[in-house]
Amino acid sequence: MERLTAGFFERHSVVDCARALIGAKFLWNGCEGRIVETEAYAAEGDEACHTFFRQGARAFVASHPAGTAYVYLNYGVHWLFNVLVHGPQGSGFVLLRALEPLAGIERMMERRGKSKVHELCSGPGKLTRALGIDGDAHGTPFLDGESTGMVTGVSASVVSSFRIGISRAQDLPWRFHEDANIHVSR
DNA sequence: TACGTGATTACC
DNA sequence: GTAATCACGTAA
Repeated sequence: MERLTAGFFERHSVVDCARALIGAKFLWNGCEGRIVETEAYAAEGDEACHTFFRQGARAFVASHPAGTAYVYLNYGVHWLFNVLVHGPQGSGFVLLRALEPLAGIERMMERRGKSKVHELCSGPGKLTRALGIDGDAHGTPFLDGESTGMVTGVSASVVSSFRIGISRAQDLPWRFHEDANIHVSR
């Protein structure tokens, strides 16, 4: 097990990063979770990516290094957490969609107001709430943080499927999750 | 199945 | 200025 660095998000494509992160650990200020679900968004050629319809997202990609957190408010309610990728085939984002809670579970329960472990981080908006992530994390190099980052890990079996909750580019099988894991979303 | 909620964008 | 859209979660 070793800490992931920006280099990881430069050596692999966005899709490869999304797949490879399944099984890795996500550390955030005392809380820890195993990544069990992700999605890839490509900055070029992917109509579902923010870069396709948001100037601010394009500016963000152009002005930040790989490994930077891209955090935004969705539906006016939910913060969603992404990692910026500058891969060999182009840039993009990996969206963290679900975690298997490993540490700081009491704190997650407080923030979520739920007591079942599989309901704490089983969705992109749920996991940010559980870990206390909000807009302050946007633009930060969290991989290098003292109490934030990612650590390599393995997954028994990774399944790919279509991305959830989007209206464009629904044909790309860029959602990845660990098979038969109760902590994946919906 | 319905809807809150607010940032961002396009277009007056 | 207005209106549409939106990588969701919850209650019902």
